[in-house]
Formats: sequence, C-alpha cells, structure tokens
Amino acid sequence: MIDPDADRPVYKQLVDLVHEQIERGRLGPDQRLPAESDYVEMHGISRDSERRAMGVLRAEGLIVTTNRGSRVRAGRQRSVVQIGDCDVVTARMPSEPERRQLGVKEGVPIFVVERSGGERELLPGDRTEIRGESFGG
Amino acid sequence: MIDPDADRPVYKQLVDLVHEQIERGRLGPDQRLPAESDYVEMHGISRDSERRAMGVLRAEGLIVTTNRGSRVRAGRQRSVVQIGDCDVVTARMPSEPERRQLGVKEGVPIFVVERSGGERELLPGDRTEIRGESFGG
DNA sequence: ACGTATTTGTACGTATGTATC
DNA sequence: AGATACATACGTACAAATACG
Repeated sequence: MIDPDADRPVYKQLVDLVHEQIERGRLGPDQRLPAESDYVEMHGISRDSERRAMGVLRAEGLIVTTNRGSRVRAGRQRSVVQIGDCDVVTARMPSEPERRQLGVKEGVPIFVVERSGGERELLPGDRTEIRGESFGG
Repeated sequence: MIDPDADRPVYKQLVDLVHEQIERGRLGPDQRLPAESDYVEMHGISRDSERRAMGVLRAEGLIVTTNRGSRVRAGRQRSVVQIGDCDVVTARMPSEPERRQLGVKEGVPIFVVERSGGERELLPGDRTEIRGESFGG
C-alpha cells in the first residue's frame, strides 16, 4: 500500500512497488504496465506522482514508454565489441540527438570507445558488450 | 527566445538553450545555473516546464542539482580498470540503492564487469575507464 | 475516410515541506 | 529567524499519437 504520510515520497513508493513486481516476475519482459489512470485510481495518488515514478523507471532503463502505454524492457541480444591494449572505454548518457542517431531509448547509456588510433565510436549500451581482445582466439 | 507556439515543446527548447550555453562555454564546469524562478521569469514559462528541462539535463548527466541550485557537472579524474580476454563489460543505469552504494549521482551510468572467474563488479561510470589488459606492460 | 476512445505528453496553477545560507 | 531554492504533490486543461469500429 502507498502511504501518503510515510517518510518516503509517494512517487518513490510506487517506484519500489513496480521494482518488486518486476523482480518477482509479476511483471514480465515486454509486459504492459497499467495505464497512468489505472495507477492513479488504484492507489489514490495524483497523476503527477504517478508520472514521476514512471519517469524514474524510464531513467533506470527498466521500462519503455510510448503513447500507447509502458512496457517492461525486454532483454536484447548484445553484439560483442573487442578492445585492445590501448583502447579506452567510457560510458555516459547520450543527448537526445545522440539517442536518435544510435536508435537507443531513454534510460540507455552509451559506450564511448576511443581506439588507440584516435577514432571514437559511440555504441548503444543495451546492445553492446565490451570484451578484452582475445589473443588466443 | 523560447516560443510557446513553436512545434518543439517549451521544456525541450530550454534544454536546447542550456545545451548551447554549456557547449559554447557560457556555462563552464561547476558553474551555477540560474535558479528555477530565474528561468521562469526570464522566459515567461511555468515552473513545471523549467523543472522538466532540468530533469532532462540531470538525466543526461550534464548538471547536478542540490537544494542550493544546479551546477554544470565538472569532469573528474577517472581510475583505470583493466579487463582480460574473457571478461565482459556492460553498462546500464543504476537503481537508487545502487546509486547510493556506489556514490554516483543521477544521470551517471554504471559499468558491470563480469570477470572470467564469475565475480561481478559494479563501477561508477563517471570515475572509471575500461582498458584492455596490457600484455606488453 | 472518419470519428471516437484510450493513453501519454505538455503546460499551466497552487500549496506545503525541507535544506541551506 | 528570515530568505532562498529545490522537492513533493495535489489540481486542471488541452494536445498529440494510436487503435478501433
């Protein structure tokens, strides 16, 4: 139950609740979440609080929202990128144009690979794994 | 100028504006941004729109907000983590408990390093660089 | 092709709480 | 104590995208 008088803010209580439901499998991959209005009515909270909660879940990369509702983000196949001795990988959140360019959704970080040659690659964080160069095949 | 009748939403126009100011150096690292109320008065927008914009900038990792205002996030020293042949690195956004545990702020992704031995390390994305194991020293 | 229902997006207002200076 | 600034949370209204009959 969500308690408006608790110390923890209402919207964070809803975040916790959805976290639990996803962890326990009550909400599976690709499964549709209740609509904003459903949460509002279910818990007697404002739409504002509900939307904040969904905003957090999006920012964490747990859900994906479209104009037709929110879904639990499904795991995806990752491609493997090898890095060598002198290559450096960092990670950060993309700007909106970068998101569009790479085709990543909100809540997904990107890898920045700086090759020893000086080239710079941006890679989607949810479809990429970084591995050390395998010298032994 | 922010145009409420433009196609682009007011809050995104403000995001663009701050992006530009940071890129052009009008807002430098660690520099204080105007207060919420300043933006509201400057551009004749609602606090709601202003806060959305700041929320986006936080989520992108561009600014850090405290109860005393927002600042441009400053670059930090990064420690280097080596990965070997069979180690795998992924990146994702942390949950709130993970953020606290690692001491990272909103908008900062984390690295997940899975060592060939099976150990799993979580590392702050803004203070870590990943390198391939250097075999030649 | 069109209208309607559903659902999220944007945007305004207001009030109160909390932390910092 | 007072001023400042952000955080939370309620309200309202209309716009835009999508799905359906």
